[in-house]
Order: sequence, then C-alpha cells, then structure tokens
Amino acid sequence: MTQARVITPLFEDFAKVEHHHQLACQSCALSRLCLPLGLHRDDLTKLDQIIKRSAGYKRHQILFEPSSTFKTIFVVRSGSFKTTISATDGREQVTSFYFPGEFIGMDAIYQQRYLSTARALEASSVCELPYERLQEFSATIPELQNQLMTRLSKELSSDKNLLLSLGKKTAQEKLISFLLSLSQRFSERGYSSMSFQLTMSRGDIANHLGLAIETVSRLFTQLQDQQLMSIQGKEVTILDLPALKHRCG
Amino acid sequence: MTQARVITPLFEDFAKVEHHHQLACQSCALSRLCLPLGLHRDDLTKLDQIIKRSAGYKRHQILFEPSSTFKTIFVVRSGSFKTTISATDGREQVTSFYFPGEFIGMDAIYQQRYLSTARALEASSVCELPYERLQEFSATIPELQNQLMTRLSKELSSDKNLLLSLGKKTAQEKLISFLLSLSQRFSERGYSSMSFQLTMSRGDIANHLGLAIETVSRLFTQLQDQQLMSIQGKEVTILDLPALKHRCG
DNA sequence: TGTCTACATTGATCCAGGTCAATAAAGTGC
DNA sequence: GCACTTTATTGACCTGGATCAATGTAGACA
Repeated sequence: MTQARVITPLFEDFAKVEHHHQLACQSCALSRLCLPLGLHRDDLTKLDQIIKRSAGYKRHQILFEPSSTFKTIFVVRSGSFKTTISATDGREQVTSFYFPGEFIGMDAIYQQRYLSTARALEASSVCELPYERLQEFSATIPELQNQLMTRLSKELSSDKNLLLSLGKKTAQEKLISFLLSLSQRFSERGYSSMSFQLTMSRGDIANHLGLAIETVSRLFTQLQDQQLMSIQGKEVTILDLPALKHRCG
Repeated sequence: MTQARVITPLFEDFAKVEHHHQLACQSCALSRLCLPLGLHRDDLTKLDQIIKRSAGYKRHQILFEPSSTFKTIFVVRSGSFKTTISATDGREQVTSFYFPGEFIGMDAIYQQRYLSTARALEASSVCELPYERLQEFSATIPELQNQLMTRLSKELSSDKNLLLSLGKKTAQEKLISFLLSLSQRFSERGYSSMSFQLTMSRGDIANHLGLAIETVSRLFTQLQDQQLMSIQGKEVTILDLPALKHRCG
C-alpha cells in the first residue's frame, strides 16, 4: 500500500514540482535518464530553447498516429505511453511501452512519417524535440549526436529481445521476461524493483506478448499459486526473484 | 532458369568487378544503396580512407558474436548474412537477414557490444566502418550523421513490422509477408521482384518467423497448389502478386 | 560415381494456448 | 448510493501449428 502511493501516476511528484511546464532541462528531475545525459551545461542551455514542454495527455489520448506529420521526437516527462502498429485489416500489435525519460517516435526518422500510433496509458506529459533542429544541433554537439544514436540502438536492442520472446518463448517465459524488464526500468527510475504498479491493461500486456488476455490472467494466478509473485489488480510484488529469473529463459 | 543464373551468389557480378577489394566507394556499384548515398564527393573521399574492405566470408562463417569486441559496423558488399540472438538456455531467434548495402551490428552501439551473432549465408564480403571514426566524421559531415540515423530507424521499422508478424499473423501470412519483403529488397537491388533465389535454409526462415520447419515446408507446397507462387528448391517465382498481397494482412 | 551428410518433404498424432461463455470486480458518471 | 460500462477471472472446449517419425533429395568430397 505504501509503495503504491508514490507511483500513481508515474513521476507524479516531478509533475507537481513543475508549476508551469517550461521547467528547464537543467533543473528537471529526469535529466539523469533523459537527453541531457552527458551534455555540457552550455549545450544544454542551447538545447533548452528548442525543446517544447507540451500540455498533458489524458488516458487513452493519442500522441501521434501514422497520419500525423512527423516533426518531433517525444520524450516522456511523466506517466506512460504505448505504441501500436496496425495490419491492413485492423489487427494491432502493441510494440512498446514508454516510461519517463524514454524516446517515442524514432522509427519515423526513416521515411519521415510515424509508423505507429502512440497513446497515453494514464495522465501523462511529454517534451517535444523538433527533429530538424535536433539534427542541426547535433552537428555542433557531438555528444548529442551520440546520445541520439545510442537511444535508437537501445530501442533496437529491446525490440530484438522482444523478437526472441515472441518467437521462441513459452507464454510463462514471455510474461516473466516482460515483468522483469518492467521491474528493471522502474528501478532505473528510482522506484522499487520488487513492487510496482502496472499502468497498462491485461489486454495491452497480452497483445504485446502475442497472447490471449485469458492466458495472461491465468498465468498471473499461476505465478501467485507458485509463490513467485503476488498480483492484486495493477499491483505486482516480486516474491522470488531468483526463481523468476531462472524461468524466463 | 535464366533468372537464376544472375543471382548466385548475390551480387556476384560486383564481386568480380573488384579485382582487389580496395575498390573506392565512388566506383562501387552499390553506392546508390549504401552509405555514400547523398554524400558529397569530397566527403566520400575522406570516408573512403577509413573504410576497410575485408576479405570474404565463407558460408556459415561468423562475422561477429557477442564475445567479439565492438569496433565496427559492417556493410554487406556481396552475398548475405543472418543475425541470431540467444536465450540463456541456447534457444536462438533469427532476428534479421542482410543483403548488399545493408548495415549489420547497429544494435551494438548501445552498450558497445554486439547483442547478436552474425553468420554468412553464402560466400560473402563486407566493408567495415570503424564506429569511432564514423562518429568523428559525422561531426563535420551532417549528411553522414543523417544517413546513420536513417539506417538505424529503418532497421527499427522493419523490426516493428516483424513484431506484428510474429505477434498477430497466421503461419501463412507470416511466410507471405516475409517473401514479399524479400521480393521488395531484391527489386531495390536491381533484380527481379518476381523470381529470386532464397539464400537461407527452410530452417532459417522457420526460425525467423517463429514456425517449425515442417510448417514452412507444408506452406510452400500449399502456396504452389493454390497457384500463388512456384518454389523449386531455393528458387521462388511469384505467380499471383495481388492475391499474395491480399493474403499477407 | 558412389557415399555421406545436411536439408526438405509428407504423414500421423498431440498439446499449448486460443476461443467461447459465464461471472465477477472495479471504475465512472449521475 | 445506484446503474452502467469496462476490465479481469475462471471454466469448458477446440484448433493451428508443433512434435515425432519416416522417407526423399541434393550438395560435398573422396
């Protein structure tokens, strides 16, 4: 119960600190996870001019979709998002979830149009990085260019790991891998890695992992029965981390 | 039969033109698909200095693996490669196939170590782009930086599409999507999009699509029976493109 | 030219996880 | 607080594609 309070919604505390949303990168609590990482103070000041802190997004609100014109890469400031990609017949695949400090929309650089649709999972806010300006700046700030490449490469890495999950893992292994990767990301953001709130629905998780909702639900009960973790609604508590790590492949 | 001759191995003709393998980018037949795209002539000359044209790789030979130290990004010059990622217990997922002009190893930028293992599918050759030098050069050649980001983003896009395939498509849809994407890539390289040689085994295709070899084999027979395409060994001929497009989701 | 070995096809059987259906919680708005 | 809607759980049953098994085919190399 006490853990739950601090993480609903994610980074709520940071959002509150920002009385208006033009808080400079220098004083942003996220800077250690975000674009500013490794940038010099003066470079950051320059960058600060072009970054637009957007108003908040409500649960389910669309951040962008394939029909939107591509101008910016988004960074999650608070809350969380999901991206989905659609087949021609309307079937959708949830490709990623995004938490504070993570970049959304990088797959649009090639072809200069968003490939996917991004939706807020809860009340959330973002910073907008105008891509063209970012490119100009990268020419004079090598560390910025490095930062962008690293982010792209990081997303590539996690997609490849997801490919391994979807292609080769059992339903239980998929779910455990997913939960452990969430745990890892929460811990990087200063939250408990052992107890956290899911911001996405069972449906989103199932879809992301190529499973049916019912399978996810059954696996949750099964993991509880095996004393590996406890799940009450959206709250996940990891009980036996070594056993879980052992079971995720 | 006539089509088959020109594509075994892929870009064989280019390989022959290069009597030694220090052919400059400017005179390389691939330049239109490769890094040089959009670069100024003088920039290309500079870049040429740092690109190492490596000796050939034999079928099944390893280009890199996770234990290799990351220093370079590879560009396929001739032939083709596959990359695989491994679970802790040894299960492998074929994450991508790479053809001439395509970049291998970009997922290593984050963490500075290769995530996957790359193997030649046939007698092949590559150019090596030392990553650190590439970074230095990007600072002064904005178009190079743009080129790299675009390549990363392109790989991201194709991985997301594969996620859709693995997560939401039926076996037949997966296979058709895969074959059509190959067809597209062959056509970009100046080959027939209607008739081409598979350079990978049934096992590689099955693994890549999260299927069993037997399923792939059965689907091939089924696609032939339905007069949608003809498959004799490694040679694929597309007979009814509209019908195939309709069936791939 | 024949022998090996790896790769591919085809058939029979099985099962992990999907689908369908009913019920139960948990939000959400009035 | 109550109605309504969305989300989650649980059970019964079914199926697409995996697995097992046998056979066929094609390179590789002596």
